[in-house]
Amino acid sequence: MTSMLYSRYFIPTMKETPSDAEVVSHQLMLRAGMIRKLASGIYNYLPLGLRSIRKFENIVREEMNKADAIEMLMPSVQPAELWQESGRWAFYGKELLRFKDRKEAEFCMGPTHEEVITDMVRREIKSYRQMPLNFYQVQTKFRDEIRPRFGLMRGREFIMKDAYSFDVDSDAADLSYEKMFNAYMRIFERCGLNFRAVEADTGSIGGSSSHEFMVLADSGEDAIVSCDACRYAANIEKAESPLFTSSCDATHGALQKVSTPEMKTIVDVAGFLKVAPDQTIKTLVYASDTGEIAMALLRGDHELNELKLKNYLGWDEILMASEEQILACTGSPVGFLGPIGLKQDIPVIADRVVKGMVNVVMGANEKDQHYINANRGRDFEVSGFVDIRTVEAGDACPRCESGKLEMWRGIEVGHVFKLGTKYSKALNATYLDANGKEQIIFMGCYGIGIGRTVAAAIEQNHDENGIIFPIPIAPFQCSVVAVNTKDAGVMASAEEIYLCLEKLGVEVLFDDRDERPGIKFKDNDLIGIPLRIVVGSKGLAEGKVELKIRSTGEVQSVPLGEVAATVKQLVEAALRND
RNA sequence: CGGGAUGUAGCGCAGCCUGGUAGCGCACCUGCUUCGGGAGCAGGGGGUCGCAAGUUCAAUUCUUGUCAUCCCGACCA
Repeated sequence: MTSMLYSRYFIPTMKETPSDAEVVSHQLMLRAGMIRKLASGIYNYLPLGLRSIRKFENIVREEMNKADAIEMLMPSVQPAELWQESGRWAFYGKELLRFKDRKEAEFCMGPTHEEVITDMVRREIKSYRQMPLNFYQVQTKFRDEIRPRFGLMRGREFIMKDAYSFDVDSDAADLSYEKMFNAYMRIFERCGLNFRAVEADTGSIGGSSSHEFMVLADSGEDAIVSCDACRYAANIEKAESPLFTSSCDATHGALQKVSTPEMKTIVDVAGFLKVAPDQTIKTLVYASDTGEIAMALLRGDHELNELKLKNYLGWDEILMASEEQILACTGSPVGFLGPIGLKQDIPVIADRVVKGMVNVVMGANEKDQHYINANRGRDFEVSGFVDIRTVEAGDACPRCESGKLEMWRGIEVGHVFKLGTKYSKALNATYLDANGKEQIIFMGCYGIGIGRTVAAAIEQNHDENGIIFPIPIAPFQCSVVAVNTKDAGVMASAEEIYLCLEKLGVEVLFDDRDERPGIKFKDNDLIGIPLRIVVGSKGLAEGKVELKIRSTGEVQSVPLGEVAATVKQLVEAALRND
């Protein structure tokens, strides 16, 4: 079933864009008849969409198998007990869809499978001799996302490849991690995607370190930076800020309070006092969900990275403090905050850059008042210097001497984590080492969003006429368009080419529909078939057909008898991209 | 969950302000013509106007409620 007659297939294309689809990949997947929405974040995969998804899955399977991962399949319905044991039943929140069976026993739809796989492994793995092990599956996940959006990009039900590695110790686990990392690199390279592997925050999955695989696209939900000189790349949530060296030889001026009526922003204050914004300190107050308060200090022209601050403080949630909270700890309205003369003893976290600043301008904790010539040590103290700044394009690379950071938007299509013993400890997954001593297993977990990757590929490869599929994940590699189905010669030649391609193992869609040529061309462009052979009576008179390459628009006239071989070569060249 | 918006035929939309029982384009069906970039003419089918109350002689239109969907934020493959 690699090839297909268009007239007998099912590709419900749409001429107009549905109004509720915002991003290009969503619009095009709907228009190309790949998906249809059943409910918010829940989609039918129509035949064409499923073909692309299966193609990508198979690439993933091949690379997983090559990396010694073993395929299995776990259920999507999971018992509450396991989640209670790992502690996530309480922590996962509303994203975990829970329900009861007829006996009132509690279950959930699996959003991920650490619990289930670890449970299996702890029952079956007893000896160091059985490791390393890596299990993977391609399976439907359910996460009751707060806001599903963008079609397959952020669905509630979605197909994911997840893999879990089990090793005897941290070093062995690092090797497993590296193997998966390299497999992921190959997977996305094989698909012809423009992507970056970036250092990332581990988020709710936990563990010690992780990398995200980001397909570069303007519509991406994540911001990432990469060095133009070395290999450093990171999610902006995680990206380290380079250390700024400041000259500290300036003599300390006298601290002075000055009136700054209605000057609430750094720009206002700096302009009013005629100083550069980098001579000011920005003061922000944050609160945790449990009511803890902390103050953050940054150079005036810098932006805070909330995640860095949150991780440093160890809070579960971080929120801008309310006006009441701010008034209580500083005695001042927003706009004039500073670390001098606080009403409450709260931690004051300063960005590392603040350390070298002297004679700065900062809020005086009094309406319409700022200080000038404020100096740390003499006028105020901080509880710690921490990197809490959001990096910017053009920043120096934190890893190499010469590089500058470039900024991109990315779609997260894969994520690899070193989990350590987080789950194995909670679920008591242990083995006996060579000395007969019980040890805790080290784990890693590795995910790829299957549907999301297909969507990301479309996001990155399209034009005004529709999708331009990379050959490895195209639903069909080639199409044969018979210009006029009433012309027996045209139909006979087209069919001959179709059968020949099929015999050569090319996945071909034969557009044999009794439609006007314009409709066929538009449909073929829309659904993104990479190669198109057009059989028309004019060309046929000279024994030639037209071969068009979707991505470049290049058109060549090829002798009837040679076109199948030519296509076969093009397809093979594209698939050999490993 | 907070903020914003929208629900009228498969898709895209108009009508609603100023109540009188629904219309346009595309798609679909029939016929003829057409046939290398979403054809033309003629005829035709299809709608509980998201749902429920209320006001009214009368509600797609006004009021209230409710549900659904989409967009902006926190979460994530």
